[in-house]
Amino acid sequence: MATIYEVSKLAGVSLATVSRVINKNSRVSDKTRLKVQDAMKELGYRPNSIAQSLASNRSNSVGILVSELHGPFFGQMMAGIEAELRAAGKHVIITCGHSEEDKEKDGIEFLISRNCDAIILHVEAVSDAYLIDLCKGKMPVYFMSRLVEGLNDNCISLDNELGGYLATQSVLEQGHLAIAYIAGPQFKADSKDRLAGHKRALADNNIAFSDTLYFEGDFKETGGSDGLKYFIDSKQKFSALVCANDEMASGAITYGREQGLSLPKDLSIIGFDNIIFARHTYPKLTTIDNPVNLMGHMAAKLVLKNIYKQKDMSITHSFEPTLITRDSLINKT
Amino acid sequence: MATIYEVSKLAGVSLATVSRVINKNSRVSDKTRLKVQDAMKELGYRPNSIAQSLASNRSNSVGILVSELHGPFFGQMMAGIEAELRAAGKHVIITCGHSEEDKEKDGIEFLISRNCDAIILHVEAVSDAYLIDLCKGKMPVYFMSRLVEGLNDNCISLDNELGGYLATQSVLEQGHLAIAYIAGPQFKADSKDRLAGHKRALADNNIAFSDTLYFEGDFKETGGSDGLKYFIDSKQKFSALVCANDEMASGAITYGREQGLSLPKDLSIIGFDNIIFARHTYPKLTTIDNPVNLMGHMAAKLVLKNIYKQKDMSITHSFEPTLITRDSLINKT
DNA sequence: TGTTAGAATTTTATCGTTAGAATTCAAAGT
DNA sequence: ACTTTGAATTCTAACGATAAAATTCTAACA
Repeated sequence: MATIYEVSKLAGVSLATVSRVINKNSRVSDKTRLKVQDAMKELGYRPNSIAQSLASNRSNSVGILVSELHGPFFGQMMAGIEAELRAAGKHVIITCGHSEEDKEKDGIEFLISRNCDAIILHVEAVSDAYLIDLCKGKMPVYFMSRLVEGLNDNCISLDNELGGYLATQSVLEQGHLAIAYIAGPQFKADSKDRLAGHKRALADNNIAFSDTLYFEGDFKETGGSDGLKYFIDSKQKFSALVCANDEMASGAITYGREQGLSLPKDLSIIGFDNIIFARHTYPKLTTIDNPVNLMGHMAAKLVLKNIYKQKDMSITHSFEPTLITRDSLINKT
Repeated sequence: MATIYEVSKLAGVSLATVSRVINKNSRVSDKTRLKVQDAMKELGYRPNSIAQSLASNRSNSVGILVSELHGPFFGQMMAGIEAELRAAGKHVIITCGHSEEDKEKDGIEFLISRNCDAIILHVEAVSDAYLIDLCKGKMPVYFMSRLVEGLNDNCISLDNELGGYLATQSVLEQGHLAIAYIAGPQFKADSKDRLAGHKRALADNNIAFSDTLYFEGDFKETGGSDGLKYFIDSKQKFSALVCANDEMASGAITYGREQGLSLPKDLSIIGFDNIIFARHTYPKLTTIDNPVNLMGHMAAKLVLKNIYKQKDMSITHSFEPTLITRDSLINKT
């Protein structure tokens, strides 16, 4: 592969001049710029990004850590981040933490060792204290879908408490009084906040939160089926089920039908996240929209603005969930 | 950040010695190795991977191009590749081509300019000729889920023709005679092969392929709904529907029910890929398993073996699809 | 015509590592 | 004691770019 040196020789100019035409910015006369560009074309020159990185102390890469590479939620998130960054000529290095503390820390270390210019994290298992400490280091760190105390400017987050409130409020508005709740893992901040919203909605309507209509799931389909099984087996009466995410709602729907329930007549269900598949469950899932793709774009913009000094980036740190009405939640008859 | 130079000074050895203990391989006496390791620990030294790359002409990164970052199919694929590569200390640079020729070429260029050691492509829009040409270049290229003529050693592929055959054969075995088929976009090799398998199964059973029971979809939910609408509107009789992937099957299920069909009694449906969600449709989707996660692992292993010279990598280039029996396909009554 | 300011360009050092040649060292053989 | 030999270590030159300082050029103005 041709180097900048060969280009400079062919064009009859110095290295520095070639470097300047590559990096557009500084002044080069049109005449020499043309000469250099011709030479580059002739040699099929392509800058060596690694050498550029070493010399400029900029890798033009952004590290991304998500819990899983698969899964509809993370897919949307990564797609948002990548699209925005790629358009700016940056590349993303992606790895995953599997929602386990050790693996998340491992992943972070890994990304740091890769000389990213910044990292965007969607971490769930690691503590706030650890993250606050991490931010004291020299690697710029941003957080997706998590609000870390005192690090607000580095966070792009969803108001999960509001989402949780919205979900349960919508159910209440349909006249349901006995409402079961399948939460996400309580070590995850999202889960806790959604649950808090649920409780607030209940309180606002003077309904007591019942421990026996509460189940902690795993955010996967199994969490939904296990949870619904638990409620049914306990012989309690309830006419609606709030699930802390769509996967669990989907698992609950499948299990409910297996148990002979007619949905949504026998049981109303609401989810959270509005993943693509939510509109293909039966009944179509009423849920809370989580604009995670948009948030991905925003996280990328934040990096573009702060790290790469791009102008005209207006940043929204906090997003609001909205209700998506479909068929799985109906009036209590 | 501490450099190798500071480590060498503190340990009282030369740069080269430090470099050798970092790279484990060559001989260093235990005594000096210990000295160096202590020094590294004391300084919190971390090798600068960019400098390493420049000097060694190895970036330890593998480029990945998939059609979409979201979507259950690509998620599984990326997860497989990343897990395998990450375990070997390599990192992945991921980008996407959106199944459009220009964007795919763009993505490939982008990855090449990023100095990857190799790239793994899942491309659909680009021609074989282009890929053959690409392989003549100096960047090692591997293909996921695509068999390129003459480049067999660089491909990890699924026998889509067999899968297509299996799907339709399974339907035939349930006594269905009038079978509608919703294909994927025919510029994609996968789609073509699956259709070919469908036709072979039909032929084997002396059933004529009917143009009017054929619809070309887009591999998304809309393809399934549009296709089924087309068939229903055309007033034809058919008791089974074969969809070239699960997304379309899911779309067809949703649409079918909207039209008042009772599934699977009124219409048997079979999909292809066995995405996670296939077990949560209603009725649960009978489909053809596409071991794409495994194939991702295998593509990564191929790179590990060929590029990074790892031993003990046994490679399987071709994978076979299998039937997953659930509820959406039943005996024609 | 001679200055001079500012633009254009070149010079030179540097980024942090690896790799191969050159050197030193230590133990073994004669 | 003196080679010999192979292991351990050091030296030195890259890798391919960037960036700051130094220099040359150009054109405008007195």
